[in-house]
Amino acid sequence: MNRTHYCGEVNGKQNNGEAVTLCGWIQRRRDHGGLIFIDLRDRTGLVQLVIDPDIAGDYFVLGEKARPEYVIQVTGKVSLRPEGQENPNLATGDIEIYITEMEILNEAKTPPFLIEDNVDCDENVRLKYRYLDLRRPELQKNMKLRHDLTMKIRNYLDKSGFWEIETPMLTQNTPEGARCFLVPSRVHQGEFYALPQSPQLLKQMLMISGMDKYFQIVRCFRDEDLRADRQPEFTQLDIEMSFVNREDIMSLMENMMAEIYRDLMGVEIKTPFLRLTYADAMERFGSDKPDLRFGMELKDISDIAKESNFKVFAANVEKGGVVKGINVKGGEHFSRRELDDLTKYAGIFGAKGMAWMVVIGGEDKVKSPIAKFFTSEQIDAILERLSAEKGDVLMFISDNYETTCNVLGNLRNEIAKRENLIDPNENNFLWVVDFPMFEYDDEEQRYAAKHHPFTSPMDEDLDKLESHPDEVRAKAYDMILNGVELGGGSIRIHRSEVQSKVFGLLGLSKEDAIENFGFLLNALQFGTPPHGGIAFGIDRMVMLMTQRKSIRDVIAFPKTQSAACLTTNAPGAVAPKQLRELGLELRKKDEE
RNA sequence: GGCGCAGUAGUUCAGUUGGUUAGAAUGCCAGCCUGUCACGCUGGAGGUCGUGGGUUCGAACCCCAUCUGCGUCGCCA
Repeated sequence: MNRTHYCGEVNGKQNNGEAVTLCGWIQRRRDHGGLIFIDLRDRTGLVQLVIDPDIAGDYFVLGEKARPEYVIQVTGKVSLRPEGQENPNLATGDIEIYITEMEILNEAKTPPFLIEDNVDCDENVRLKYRYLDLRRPELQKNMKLRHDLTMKIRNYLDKSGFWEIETPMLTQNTPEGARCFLVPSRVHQGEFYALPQSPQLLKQMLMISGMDKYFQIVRCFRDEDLRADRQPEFTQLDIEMSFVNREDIMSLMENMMAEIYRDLMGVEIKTPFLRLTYADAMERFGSDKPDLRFGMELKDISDIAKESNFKVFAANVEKGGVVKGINVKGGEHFSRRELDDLTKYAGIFGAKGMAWMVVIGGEDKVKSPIAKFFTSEQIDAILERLSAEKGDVLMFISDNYETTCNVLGNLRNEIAKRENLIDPNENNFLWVVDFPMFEYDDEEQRYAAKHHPFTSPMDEDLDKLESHPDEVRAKAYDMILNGVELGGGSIRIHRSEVQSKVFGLLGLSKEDAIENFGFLLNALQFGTPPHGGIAFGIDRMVMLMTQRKSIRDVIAFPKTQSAACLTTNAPGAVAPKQLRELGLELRKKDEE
């Protein structure tokens, strides 16, 4: 092969008159009988080839044989196009290449869909033929950006003194957290490795080893249900540092993001990012990953509602619940049907109902099914609390604190989407900090770690660890971009006795703690430096940078919602011999 | 596990109240065509209506089950 140029890089200014050799795929062939045009494609773009029988000679018949997606190599002369024949839609549209030699390197079956951007094609088909889908310029561009991003990250962390260290994929299963993928051991029959959900404990042990600053761009696995932004295997930027506090890590990371966005997106990002406590984020935005590209903050009207004659509200506040509302500016255009629809939407997140008021001004002030339960003074107070003006619509949810915030947080996002309140080109970064250490798991009837059980409690809350675990805050932080959690981390527990205590609070008996995490508790006793870290979802990051709605668009070979790979047909059955070697036997379906 | 949407030609879709031989566009194949760039013109081939069952004289259409994909809640330390 003696390719001299890529298709998209041939250039009228530099290459005019030059003989070039190009390789690529045929995008399209336009056969005029006596003259054939071919658009040749490689990962850099398209260029037009001209096959003129007077110049191409015997190669003309190859042009007649050529079909879309055939792989060809051509040699020809770069020429400026005749006056008026330039194609402004093509980067190389000012030139074309007169073929003097041509070879069909490989023929191709007709592809099931057209290889070009914005093809409307069932995702089933696209995933089955993923290698063809990946030929589309858009997906190639996404892969390139992903490459640029990881190169940038490696470069930034290298110059900041980090070492990239690999941790094992075949590792120990631990309880807590997501479901693991298990790998049966042949040598140790009846025992299993687990694929890592994250290298958390291993990177902490690297700190004990004195590696000081570690990072890894690493595949992680979680056997949980999928979403548009969730895959069972995903790539994480994993970071851990010794002798640092929260602020050290956060500033290093926001500088990294600023550099990434400046160099890859041409966007200046202001640092430091806004820091919002978890409590404030929930109170004001109803979410621990608030989208701050628009307002519509949640307002508490429990005190007013409590005095009203609206029993649903008053009774709820009486038994410890709250009433909160949002103001949809100029929302009076919502029809009754749309309001019903939003009520239904609120129901998805557990709301038992949604009350609303349309602000109409005048004597009645508001139009609302619940207006009659409020005095004129109470209505005034509500309007003032929510800064309401004529034309606004107020929506209220009443439930326990968590549900109320969560429902309104989701409503807030949904309405912003419907009302077009979001500038898609804005990049709004922030940190959410001071997460609660624990959350109560109703199903398991015990506390569970909100972040993970290795997160350090805040020093000032240490004495509440046993008396009021629900009030203990953690040295944890999440980086949020446009309402999406990009990454999260924490300062870790570096003292064995604190770690034991936390395990105890999580309902782990001493024996269980030793059985599952004994290696960590042991290691913590051999001189563990204070340390902390963070992990970012690389896939999500690329998804946001490319403004895609699905993480699948930035992963070369993604899985479907049922965790299958349509390209390779994984997962698949295995031969009985393989099972025997592993000491495994499959239960028959009807024995379940 | 729950809720919702979709499945008809290679692809994207239409298909009326259940009624003749299931259509269109595009792609594909063949012929013609020397300035196209979504080339054009003429002709042609192409269907397990996701699958299984049921209702009916008759089902792409109605009913039940099931599979696949997508979105979402739960779940995701």
